[in-house]
Amino acid sequence: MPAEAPSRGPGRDIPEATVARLPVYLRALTALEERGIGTCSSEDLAAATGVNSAKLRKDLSYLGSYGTRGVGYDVDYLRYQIAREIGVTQDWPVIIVGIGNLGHALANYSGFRSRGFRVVALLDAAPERHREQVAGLPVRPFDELEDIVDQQQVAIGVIATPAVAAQDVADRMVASGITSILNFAPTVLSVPDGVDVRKVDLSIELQILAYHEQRKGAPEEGGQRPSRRAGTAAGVTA
Amino acid sequence: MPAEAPSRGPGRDIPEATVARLPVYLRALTALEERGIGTCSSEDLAAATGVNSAKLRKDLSYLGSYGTRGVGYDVDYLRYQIAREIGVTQDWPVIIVGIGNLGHALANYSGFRSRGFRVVALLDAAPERHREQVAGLPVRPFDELEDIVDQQQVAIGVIATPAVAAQDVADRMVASGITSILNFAPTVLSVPDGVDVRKVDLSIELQILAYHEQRKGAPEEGGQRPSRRAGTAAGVTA
DNA sequence: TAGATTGTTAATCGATTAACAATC
DNA sequence: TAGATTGTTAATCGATTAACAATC
Repeated sequence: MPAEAPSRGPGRDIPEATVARLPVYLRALTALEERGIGTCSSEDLAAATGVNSAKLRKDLSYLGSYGTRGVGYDVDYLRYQIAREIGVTQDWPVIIVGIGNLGHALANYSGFRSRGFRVVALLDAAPERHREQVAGLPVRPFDELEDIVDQQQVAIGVIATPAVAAQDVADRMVASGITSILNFAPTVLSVPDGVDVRKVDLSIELQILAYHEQRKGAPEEGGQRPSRRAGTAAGVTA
Repeated sequence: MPAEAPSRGPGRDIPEATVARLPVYLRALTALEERGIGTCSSEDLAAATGVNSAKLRKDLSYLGSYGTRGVGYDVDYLRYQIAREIGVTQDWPVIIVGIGNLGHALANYSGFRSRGFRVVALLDAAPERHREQVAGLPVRPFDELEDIVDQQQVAIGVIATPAVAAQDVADRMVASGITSILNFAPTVLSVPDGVDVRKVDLSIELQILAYHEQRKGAPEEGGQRPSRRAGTAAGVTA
């Protein structure tokens, strides 16, 4: 029978909630390093990231024991260990499909490179966009997807198309070998097992804020309209 | 002694995980309505949103009993009830601060209006941007923040500035009366109690995908480099 | 009535957190 | 040694889900 996977240490099975926080710690450690700080305690890092320090220590314990009791963590060492765990000690090639307003913004985002990603191609189905040059890259026909993914060994794709196109783009991405998708289109994508999709949705974030905002306006009793409110009635079509 | 808050019904205390899914249901119901579908079961809606149907029914049960056993849910009625619960039966006025690439994209995003939001002002600290007109709105000096928030009764602000400016912008927003912030800048904001902040972070989403991608590359044993990988070593500074 | 589907229960699972022994 | 801080335990909390009685 196969050996048990290690329950801890630089091994497997980090909880999803922890995985989602590791990039936050990584960013904070980089900021500390840039300020010339060589060592920090779990309290320091917790304060910088807005996380409970016990939770932070538990999170780090899934990676291994990289701290020193009574002293704290070596900033650079811990930063490297987290980067290694996430898998961003080298750059991942990424493509962006859909070079409208949002695609432009994503292509020009300078933070990718220093955080483990490199935009290797921009694609768009509209021929009139193929004349453009965005962030130093040509906008290429969508049909070149398979070639690009194959040649550059791309595993991660970003969808910034309108909602109607998103499922088709995702299908083509999956068929071409992409196994991780970051979706900015407001649609639920269906993909086969083994393909990861994460979704960023503007309206949903705002609606979550609106829910809480509404509650603030009327702290007592239900059904109350929020006070901080202007504007006319409008057909909500979410 | 005060009466107990209702544990269910059109009242208080919807779990956060449920609140985050309500906008997803709302969008799916709108899509069903546009397709002319009048009634749907929890299975239908679950399939459309990628949520377990038991979870969906439990989520809806926090709002009240809006379904009919043996029949399902009236699409339009349920849609309205969810919109009311979220608080988007009318438009919320929203301002965007920082009109760079991303701010442009957000200002031009057409989905806001139909989902309960109305962009009432664009602000930027750089004087050279004050000549511009974006999405039919003038880009106004950041100093006008207080006046705009006050006059338009703005409760929700969007930060699309560079990271260094974000905390200052947040402080000014809070001082001017804003109590909900959607933050696109890659910084942890500190705000007083009673102010809600939600964060959208590109690099973090990609890093979470990278973590799982790395695991796919090496299904057995730890420490393996992912296979689908190109590019050179680069200093990761997260 | 028979079939369908909701709303709810209760079991389970995963995440959070205070507390503290281990140890630098 | 005394003080500090990690790594871990165990209690608690919240979220998920299968199952099913209620009921259309």
